[in-house]
Amino acid sequence: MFEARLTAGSMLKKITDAMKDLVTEANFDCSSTGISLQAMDSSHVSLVALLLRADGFDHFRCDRNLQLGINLGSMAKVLKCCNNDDIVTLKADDNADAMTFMFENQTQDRISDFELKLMDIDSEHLGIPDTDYKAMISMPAGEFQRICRDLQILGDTVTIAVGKDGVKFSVSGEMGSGNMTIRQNTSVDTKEEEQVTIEMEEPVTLNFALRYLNFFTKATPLSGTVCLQLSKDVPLVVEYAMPDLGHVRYYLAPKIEDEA
Amino acid sequence: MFEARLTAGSMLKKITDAMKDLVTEANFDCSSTGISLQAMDSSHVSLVALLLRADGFDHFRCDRNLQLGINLGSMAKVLKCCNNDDIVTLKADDNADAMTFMFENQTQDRISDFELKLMDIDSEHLGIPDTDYKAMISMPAGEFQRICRDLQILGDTVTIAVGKDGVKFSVSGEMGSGNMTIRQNTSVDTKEEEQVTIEMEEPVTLNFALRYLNFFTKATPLSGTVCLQLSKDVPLVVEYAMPDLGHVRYYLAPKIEDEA
DNA sequence: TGAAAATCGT
DNA sequence: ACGATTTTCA
Repeated sequence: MFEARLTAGSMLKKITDAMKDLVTEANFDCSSTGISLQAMDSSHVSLVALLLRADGFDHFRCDRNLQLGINLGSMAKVLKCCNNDDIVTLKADDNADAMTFMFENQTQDRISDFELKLMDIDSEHLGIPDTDYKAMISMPAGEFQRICRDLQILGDTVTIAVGKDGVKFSVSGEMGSGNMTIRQNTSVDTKEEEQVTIEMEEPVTLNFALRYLNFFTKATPLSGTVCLQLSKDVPLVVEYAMPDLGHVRYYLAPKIEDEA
Repeated sequence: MFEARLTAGSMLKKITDAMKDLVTEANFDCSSTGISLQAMDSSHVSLVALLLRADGFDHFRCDRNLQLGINLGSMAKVLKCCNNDDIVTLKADDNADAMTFMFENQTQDRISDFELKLMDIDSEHLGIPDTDYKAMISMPAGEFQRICRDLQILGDTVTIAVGKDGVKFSVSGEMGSGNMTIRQNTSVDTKEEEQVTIEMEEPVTLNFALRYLNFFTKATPLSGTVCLQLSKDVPLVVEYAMPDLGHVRYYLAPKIEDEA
């Protein structure tokens, strides 16, 4: 059987909200080492990968590997019934046809449990090649969200250019054009949550569809910091790390067109 | 060339928001003394006049007079990308086909710039006659906004009656009728932002379309105080002063009908 | 007074 | 699903 207990129940809500707009249903792959999920969005353009490590849970048991196919929209709805400070326990019997969500409040004088029917979902477990990215940017997740939202005003495609003087996000459209540049700022008086770090082996300039980036930034509540990794001609990686628990990663291939 | 730097970038947002619902596009007339704008609303009923004095900016340079035609909706969208504590710089080359908006945060590790295409707009620079108004009312801007919003529930036309015992805003419609009266209150214990001042040469009673007054009150965030000036048979003036910077003024002709 | 949350409307 | 608005809380 599978049983996983997470004191920070609100994390599970945020994780589900971070994926449900991109992917309607997906397999939660449970093993003794934890839970992982990989799925392409419905238009097969981007990919989301979730990892929750067993030791990140307050209790974790998984006797044999299980593939739990879940409708993420339904899961998000069920998790709406979970208070933010509730303790969540996920359960599934081997060969079960449902996953159980149990919510307990801190004092454990209120317990709810919900069952979601499992579904058979074609798993398209794509091997994601380990890439040596030429540029890695770490920045406040909220700032990245704001950039992607704001630039969408002017156009559909953003050009991300990493150079030695910073990262430039550019867009152009009928109304006009826009550029937002951020620089590394790791001076002593920079608050940790405002830090920008840029590691660059060589300059990289790529185009991406803002529509998908704006799906990715639904994960902003998961983490104060987002990490972008880029290399020429390979998908961008957008990672939201959850300290001591795992991460949500998104992959998006660059647009080929040089001009928008 | 033209270049104007304003530390209080949020003011520019508020100014644009104060006009964009009334006027879709307008010419910013830039000269060495500052920026001015005059435009009638799309139905040619009311008029808005903006004045920003050169010395209200932190830096102002305008080598030759420029008329920059801008779509105010686009401008408002671009200014959404400006954080409230950002520093804004406006720029245009002589004969430019675009105006540049540059936003810097306080620490200047984040810089954005946006270009908006300029447009040719018929300028209908109306001479506004200097009128000796018979009544002038200064009151909290928020209170005026509330009056105009609330009275609209009951009808379309407000009667503003300035008499020696105060100002009465009246409306009547199918549902019923309403009156709101404010009196001068300049006693010692009145906070400045709640002060009401009424200067009256002779009593004035005029009718106005609430629809337009409610457009005007979009300027409420610009100033704590609004100033109304009225005389028989001439347009009402609604002025929001921005200390040390300039003002936004609205003009609205009275309705002729005596009864709504 | 401002910011956050919830709700509404497109 | 998103933005805008409104309402509420701090």
